[in-house]
Amino acid sequence: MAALSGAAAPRLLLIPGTAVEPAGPAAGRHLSVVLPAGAAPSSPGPEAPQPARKRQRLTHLSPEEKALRRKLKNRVAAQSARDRKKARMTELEQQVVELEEENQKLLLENRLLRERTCSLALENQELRCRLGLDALKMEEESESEVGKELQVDEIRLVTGSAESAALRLRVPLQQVQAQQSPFLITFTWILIAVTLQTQSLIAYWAFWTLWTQRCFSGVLIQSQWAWKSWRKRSVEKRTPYQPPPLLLWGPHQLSWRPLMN
DNA sequence: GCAACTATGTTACAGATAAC
DNA sequence: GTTATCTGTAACATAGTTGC
Repeated sequence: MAALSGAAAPRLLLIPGTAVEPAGPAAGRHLSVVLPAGAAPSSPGPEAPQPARKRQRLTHLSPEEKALRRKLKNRVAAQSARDRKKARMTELEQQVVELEEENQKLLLENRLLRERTCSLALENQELRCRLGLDALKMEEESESEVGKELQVDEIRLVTGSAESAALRLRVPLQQVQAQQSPFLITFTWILIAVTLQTQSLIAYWAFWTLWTQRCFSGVLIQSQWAWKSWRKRSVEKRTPYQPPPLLLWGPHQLSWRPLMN
C-alpha cells in the first residue's frame, strides 16, 4: 500500500492486491480511495531495511481509515474468492464433459467387443458342426467354466491315446497332447514299434514256411520215388541208400535278399 | 510459551440490475 | 413480476505479529 500524502489535504490511498492471495483474475487488482484530511501521514522513514513483514503495520491510519481500507480490501478479497470459485466450477464442468466423453467411448468399445465375441462363438459353432461334433456341442454349451477347469485337471490323470482322451473329455486334441507326459508318449511309440515288428516277423515266418514247402515238394516226391526204387533195387541188388542232393541257400534262390538280414 | 492484537481469506446475506 | 447474476458488507475463521 502506498499513500500519497499532503499536509492537510485529502490523501489518495492506494491498496494493491493482497499478497497472500494466489494468482487469479483479481490478483493484480488495485484500489484507490481518497482519505479525509487530517489523517496521520504514513512515513516509512529512512531506517535500515528490515525483513519483509507478512502483515502490514497500520498504526499510521486512523480508525476511519482502517475501516475504509478494510472495506475496500474485503471487497477485493470477496471478488477474488468469487473468481476462484467460478474458475473451479468451470474446471469441474470441463472435467465432467471429458469424463462423459471417455465413458461413451468405453461403452462403445464394450459393445463392439461383445458383438465380436458373439460372432466368433457362432463361427466356432458352425465349424464344429462341420466336423461332426454336434453331439458334443450341446453338452459343451451347458457346462460351466468351473466344469471346464475340472476337466483340465482330470486330463493329467488320463492314460491312453490323445484322440481318445480328447473325445472322452470333449476338449481339443492339442490340449490333451500338451497335458500328456513325455514318458507316456515314448512308451506309446515303443509299444507301436514292437507290435509292428512282431507282425512283420510273423508275416515273414509264414511266407518262409509256404515257400520252403513249395520248393521242396518236388524234391520230396523225387526222394520218395528214389527211396522206393532204391528199396526195389536194394532188395534186388542189395545196394546202400544214397539221399538226393539238397540245394544250398544262395543267390540261385528267388527269395535271396542278403541286405534284408 | 502465551494471550492479545491484527491482517487476510471465506462465506452468508442483502440489495441492485439485467434478462425473460 | 420473477428469476438469475453481480456486488458490497459483515461475521467468522485462520494465521502472523507483538508484548509480557
